[in-house]
Amino acid sequence: MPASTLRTVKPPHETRTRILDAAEELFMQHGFEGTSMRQLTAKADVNLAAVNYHFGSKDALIEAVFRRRLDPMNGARIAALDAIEATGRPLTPEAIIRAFVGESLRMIEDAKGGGRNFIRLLGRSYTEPSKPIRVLIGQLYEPAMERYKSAFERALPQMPPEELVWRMHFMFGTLSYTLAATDAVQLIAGCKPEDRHDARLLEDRLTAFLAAGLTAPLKHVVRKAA
Amino acid sequence: MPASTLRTVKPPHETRTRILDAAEELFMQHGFEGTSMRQLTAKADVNLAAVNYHFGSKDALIEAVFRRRLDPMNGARIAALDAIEATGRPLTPEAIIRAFVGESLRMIEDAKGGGRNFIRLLGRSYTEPSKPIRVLIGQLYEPAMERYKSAFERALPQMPPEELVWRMHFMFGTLSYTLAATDAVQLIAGCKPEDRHDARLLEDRLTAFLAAGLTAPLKHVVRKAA
DNA sequence: GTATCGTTCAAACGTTCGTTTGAACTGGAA
DNA sequence: TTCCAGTTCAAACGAACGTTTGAACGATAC
Repeated sequence: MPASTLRTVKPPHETRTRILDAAEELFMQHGFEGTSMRQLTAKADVNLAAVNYHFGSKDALIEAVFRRRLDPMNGARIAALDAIEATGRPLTPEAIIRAFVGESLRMIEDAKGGGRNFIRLLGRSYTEPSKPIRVLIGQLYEPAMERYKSAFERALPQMPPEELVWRMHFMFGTLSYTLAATDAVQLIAGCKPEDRHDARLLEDRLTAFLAAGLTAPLKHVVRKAA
Repeated sequence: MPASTLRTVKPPHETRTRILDAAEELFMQHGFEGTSMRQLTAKADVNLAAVNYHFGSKDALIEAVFRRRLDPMNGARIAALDAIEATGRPLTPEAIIRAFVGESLRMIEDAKGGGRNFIRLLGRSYTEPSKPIRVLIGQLYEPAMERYKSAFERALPQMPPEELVWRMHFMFGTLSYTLAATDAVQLIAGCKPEDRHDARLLEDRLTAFLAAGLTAPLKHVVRKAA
């Protein structure tokens, strides 16, 4: 028997982690349906059957990919808001926005871990055609969403609730699209941003843009009838 | 022979149009890879081989779906800008934004034609994983993009070009996400908008939000170093 | 040693995919 | 009528898909 066929021993959860990491990257590059189990297991360097053994099915793997990162990230979002409130300073709209946006960009900065892959994947998934995936993301976001909505309501007491919902929706879109479209900026100009040290600058740009949009004057409300 | 097997006679391009309409709707609902030729041809009520006969391949069909609507729409965008300039009035940022956004929402309003389906599909496609599709969309958008970029440059002479590119990028994201996520608003609150008579109101809301973001003060520029 | 449990493996399962084929059919020109 | 270009049709193609199977393996407990 050749020595090369020796089975390698792996620490516990090694295989699970390798699969999740590979899935994160491939899903980001080719989408869920565009990524086959054979590509995925080849990249993770595990057996084809490993995904079904450890996760049950491809759909369950997709869910696991989201849960691994989304729960901690939204937990950190809520904690960031709590931390600001704990100082006693008043919550300005800009501070709220920065807390929300910053948590995404923090993940992009750690290029070592797959956080960057996940953030891009996440940006794409907001407009995912598959209904179960959208429902899952909605569930995972709900706690943080409620928390931020009420924070904005307190910071902008004069804003009609319906208008606030729309503006949060716009904010969400801007963030999601910006995260997803690393190369789509070229659509406008040939300027592809260096993503490393630009994360901080991007946070400033995004926050300034979103804070201005969120607090824009309410001139159009008078038209509302229905 | 039963009368029901009679072959129906169709006007020229009937089949092509039926396929394009069905593709628009199914691609919007299930994505490109999630839509099979069998579903598609069944919905269009044409033979399975019809797509390959009329378009050559599934990929060519996808391209045709975009070309049919995108070229006229971006043409209308440029024309809208020309029309404003023809009046001699100065081009304000808000007017430019309204010209761009309005053309998308105009298409949503005609619920009869498949324009609404296409707009949602388009919103999703900006973050499409498939590289050829992103390249195609980039090509189709390029003329309008150049035109609007230079219009903004004239309307905002004090804005650094790099900053303008980013803010246009943010605008694009907001619009794209808003169009794509008809039901994703529920992610924030249980408010699902009535889409018909809200199109005008949505245009006002979007324009106000985007105009404020685009013209936000430039406080963060001082940080820039690289 | 041996029984046990969790894991990995190569091979195969049945299904569905996009595409191709060659014949059948239609409407109009020769 | 005969012919022909354009189109539609049922059937099949090979490839790739997600998943399942049952044996082999390594480590631990008895």
